[in-house]
Amino acid sequence: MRITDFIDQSNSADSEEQLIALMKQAAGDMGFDRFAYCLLTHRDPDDAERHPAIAHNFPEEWKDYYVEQNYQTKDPVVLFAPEIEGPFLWTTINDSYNLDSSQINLMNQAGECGLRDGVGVPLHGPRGKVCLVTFAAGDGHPDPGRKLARLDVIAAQFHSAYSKIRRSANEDQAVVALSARERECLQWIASGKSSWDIGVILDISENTVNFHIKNALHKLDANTRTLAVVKAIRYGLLRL
Amino acid sequence: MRITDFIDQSNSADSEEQLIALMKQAAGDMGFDRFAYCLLTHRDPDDAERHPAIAHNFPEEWKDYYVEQNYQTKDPVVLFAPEIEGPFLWTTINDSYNLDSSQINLMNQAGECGLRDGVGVPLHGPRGKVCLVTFAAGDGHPDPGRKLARLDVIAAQFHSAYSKIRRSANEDQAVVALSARERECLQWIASGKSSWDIGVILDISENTVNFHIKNALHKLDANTRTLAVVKAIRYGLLRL
DNA sequence: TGGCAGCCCACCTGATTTGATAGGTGTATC
DNA sequence: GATACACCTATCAAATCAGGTGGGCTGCCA
Repeated sequence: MRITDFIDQSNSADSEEQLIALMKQAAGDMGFDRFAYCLLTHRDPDDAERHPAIAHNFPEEWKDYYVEQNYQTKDPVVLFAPEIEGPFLWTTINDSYNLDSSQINLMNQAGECGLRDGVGVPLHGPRGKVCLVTFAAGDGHPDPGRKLARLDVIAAQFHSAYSKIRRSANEDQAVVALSARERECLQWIASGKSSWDIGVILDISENTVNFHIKNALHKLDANTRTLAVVKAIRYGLLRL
Repeated sequence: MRITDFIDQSNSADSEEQLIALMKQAAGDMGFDRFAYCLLTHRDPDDAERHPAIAHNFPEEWKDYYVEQNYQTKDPVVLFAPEIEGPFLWTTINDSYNLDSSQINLMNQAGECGLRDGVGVPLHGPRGKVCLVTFAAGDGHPDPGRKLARLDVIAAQFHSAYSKIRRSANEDQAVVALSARERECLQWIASGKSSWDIGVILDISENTVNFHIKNALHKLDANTRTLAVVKAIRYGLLRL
């Protein structure tokens, strides 16, 4: 299957099943019989436990074991993907980061389950959103490094096509609505300004600044200005 | 030029000039005679003024005027791209957001300079990094919306190939090096913990916690814990 | 017209942070 | 053996923040 065909066919696919079948074939043609597509960033941390992968054709027994062991919180591929731009080999992570024994154990277990040589492709979105496409070869792969650029294209295209299909069901709406003043105050706090400073900047009293900030803290369910700022950034309400 | 050819040739390109020429051709084949490639997030805010675009074939007079008017801080395409996932039509922004009169004026001026119908493709990276590829058609484009998916692939591939070429010259190194304790304390602060809390969590005295935090504030040139956290996130030293 | 929301201001108390200073350990590097 | 740095501890005063209360103003919508 040529890349152009994959692009065109995935763009015109109109069901998840169709798209996953296409992906399976495209990955297989590149020498990778396994792939998984995951969302790594979740509004609700519990989501990560419930849905480790959006779509995959990994061995079911590995997936079940993975969830049971809560491996999402330990898997080096998952942990380091958000820091990385562009496709990477699993072995690169092994070499570049200090893995602890349980992580090495995890990678070995994956290898035994038919996930030997692998490639990860992180896909970054706005507001820190990160998805990960993982390709793996059960019996090992002769030269996965040579395929990185193509896997990158395939992963990005899959992600894009999948998002298009899921767009309707997928609401990216902010959970919280801040008023203009609240947002403004938080933005200045994020720049290191004190309430008094902000009062001068916005030409309102320090008391009023505190009032707005307190309301923002409530809305964001934060006990600290810092946490409020972090949450607001996470929700896309503030510029980083 | 077929997409597959663009992918293969851009992957094997080994100079910026070569890559830009390829891009020019690929964009032209899609009916867009202009393109620009910009980095929207800068460590140093002054960088944005000095280098509005990394590579482009926009009219020089428009570029000069753009810089002179400091349009980077006003251009709706630039302002909204970081919030958006996937390619978008300029006109979509016009419809979806409330543009003020100066922004509408900007878009009209661009149109007069031979940048009528346009498409923006935001490319998100780790730590909030955002690049933007813009395609524009001087004499208008019959149906830019039908090209979005292909422009997405081309932009992503260009970005990837360009990054590969620039990798050596391009240092993504952290400006600041935090010690393990400092990073740890900041991460807990970002979770809304107080110094006392952190002391309990890390099993060290509250005084020590304050000591580490103060050092972190100095290193990050921050007068506030909040600003320190924001900067650390911006530098990729903390998880959002 | 009343309810609701955003915005503005004030007062209060206790908790927390900032910023300085001053001492100790261990480890790695030259 | 000196130097540097991470790491730990401590004290202190001034500034700031968190959390609560109260009130008044506007504009919107049912």
